[in-house]
Amino acid sequence: MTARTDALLEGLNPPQRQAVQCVEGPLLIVAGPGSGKTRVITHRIAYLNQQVGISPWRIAAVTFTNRAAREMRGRLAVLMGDGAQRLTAGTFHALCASVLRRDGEAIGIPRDYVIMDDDDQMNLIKQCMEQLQLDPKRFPPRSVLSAISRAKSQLLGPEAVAARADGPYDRLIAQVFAAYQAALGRSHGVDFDDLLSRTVELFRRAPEVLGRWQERFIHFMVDEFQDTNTAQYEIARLFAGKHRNLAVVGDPDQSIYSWRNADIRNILSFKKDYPDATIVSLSQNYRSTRTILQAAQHVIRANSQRIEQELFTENGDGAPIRIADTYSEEEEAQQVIREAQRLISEEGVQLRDCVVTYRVNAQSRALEEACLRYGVPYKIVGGVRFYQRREVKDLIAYLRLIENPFDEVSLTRVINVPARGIGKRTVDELLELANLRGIPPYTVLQMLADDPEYPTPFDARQRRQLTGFLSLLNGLSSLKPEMELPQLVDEVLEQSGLRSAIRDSDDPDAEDRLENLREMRGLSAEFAGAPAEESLPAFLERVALVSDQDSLQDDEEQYLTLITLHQIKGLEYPVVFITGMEEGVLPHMRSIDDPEQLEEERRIAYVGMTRARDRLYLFRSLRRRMFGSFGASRRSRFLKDIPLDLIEAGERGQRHGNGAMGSMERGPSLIGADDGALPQSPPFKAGEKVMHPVFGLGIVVDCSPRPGDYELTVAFPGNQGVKRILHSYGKLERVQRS
DNA sequence: GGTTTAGATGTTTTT
DNA sequence: CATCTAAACC
Repeated sequence: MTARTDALLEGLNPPQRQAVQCVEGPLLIVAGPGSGKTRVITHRIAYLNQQVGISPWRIAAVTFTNRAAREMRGRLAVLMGDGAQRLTAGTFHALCASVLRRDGEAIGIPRDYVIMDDDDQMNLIKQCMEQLQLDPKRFPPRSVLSAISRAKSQLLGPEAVAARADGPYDRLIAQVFAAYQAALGRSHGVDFDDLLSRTVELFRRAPEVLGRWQERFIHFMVDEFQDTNTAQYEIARLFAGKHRNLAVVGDPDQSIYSWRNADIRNILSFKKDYPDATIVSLSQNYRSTRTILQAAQHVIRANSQRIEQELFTENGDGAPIRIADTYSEEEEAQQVIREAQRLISEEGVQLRDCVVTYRVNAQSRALEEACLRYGVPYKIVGGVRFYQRREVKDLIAYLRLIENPFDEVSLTRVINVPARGIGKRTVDELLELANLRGIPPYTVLQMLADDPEYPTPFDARQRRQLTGFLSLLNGLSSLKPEMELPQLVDEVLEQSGLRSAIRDSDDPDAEDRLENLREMRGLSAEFAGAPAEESLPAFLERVALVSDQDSLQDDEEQYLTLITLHQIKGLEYPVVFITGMEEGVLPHMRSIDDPEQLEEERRIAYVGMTRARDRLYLFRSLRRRMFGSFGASRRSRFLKDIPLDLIEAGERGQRHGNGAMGSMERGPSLIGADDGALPQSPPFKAGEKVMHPVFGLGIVVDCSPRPGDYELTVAFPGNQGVKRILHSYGKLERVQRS
């Protein structure tokens, strides 16, 4: 064994070594959280390169997000230098996009195809349903879309859906499905599911293409295997069909994407399809304290559909888990921030070591406000994504039209943006005409312009506007070969009037929106150096597939990360705050009465808990602003599964408490807090002035007893109104009468 | 055809 | 409660 190899294997435990050194045949790695799975993958790639002499170019590593791929490349660069750049690393979607770009013509996918996002999908579905005269009230387009999407990820076409139809609803779905696929075809569009299913189709129908790709990748690896769907499983199987070196890594307990048709059974299928597979189980956790790991284990063990995997750690016990009840969402956010600040000032923690994670994006709002109030720098991961913003989508639509004028979705999106006198009626008539003649709307426009006698329902004014739009489009397209992408973007913004329309509008966000457009232009600058003709498709693909625009970089910057529990998968932080540990939030209301979905919610909680290295905080708010209703929420059932001895002493009593609430913070950091002792006599009288850390000065209106506590009704000035606050909450401070 | 307003409506997670 | 939609107005 060479010295380099020794270095590679050093510090790995026996199962990790086995996984790294297993260089032939199928391999299934069942890896618990924090078991060094990423390390095993990167070391395995380096090992294949250094020990077996396989070029990274002949290895594919499929990850779940582009961010994970980038991180993998970074780690590999440390292990093996620049060679790592040649590794094919990315998502299934990105890999398939490049396969289709290269070879898709074999099954009739045009070279200028554009990738449709979920918004585009929804628009097309609605349009199809309108044509089929289906009432969107009776058949919500969302559920129609999700049925179609499910069929696609199971590799079923419209015919297959029709054939298996069980009842009129299924037949209807099949009908919309067929119309939708036809519309996609007309638009030269490919949606996210198509990227996968059409790649399978390509491989099945064009054996010579399949053969080439099978030859190319000697090794094929899939991370987060528990979150693959049927189509992805099939793609992996096809890619690895020749060399049979398929390595998959997954943890059934961390499967949280079944709603995207991920299928945990793929792990079982793998064992069946590859009976000769080496199976390695990584069960030592290097990440978390023993306390955190045990708590997480207790939570996940309550799932019934599960293969028990005993995890262990040699790490120390660490700090107990802290569970905090707060009264409102604002209090919750405030306490998270204050505790983070306390850790920073007293425990030597850095801000970037902390993360706040939650079930739904909407929860980030209160946290964001608290950050602003306390001057804590923060970054929200995901949320309203950059590429989803209106002005950005408009610009992309123009660019897509330049690349592919047949794109109906983009055409209808921007034909009247900015307003240029082409109203809904005109657009409807245009679409109907196109439909009638069986030609794309763009071609109709073209004929309209070429032949003044072309019979249409349009009057002279409409005609003028339509042909005006057409010449704008054609003018921009003609610039494509002679310009670089950033210049082309400028031309689009100028000639279309997008920029001036925003500048001249009285929209208060106008400046933000212009900034977004500038950012897009900046992004396009990465693709400079070649005529737009060549760089535009790459740019559009990037924009469609890479969502983590604001990437989590390992820079020196100090900020607090706010992120959903779904997106935090695969990451780790010394300090983790999970907010919204309530029935209805986690587990989410929509999952609560379905046992299977409930198990997934539990896995989501498990994923969140196991992100923590040293400290784990679980927050719960009694009341939460959720679509109007303010009902008191109950503590998440998942909290009950954490053994008492792992929880900070102060919080234990509340576990099965009688509704009394206490404050998590009892230290000096809490303004006006006493030690939380329950009041024996009314603490305040009506008419007294009090100070609240958030709402400011207020007047007590009422003070009435509650079991073990007092509820205060306090009026605050301005539009803050009257609040009810529990006294044990300790936030109110008496103001001396002057 | 465009703009403003009131009203309804529908609420998870993302490549 | 915030965002989208439809209808009334310009």
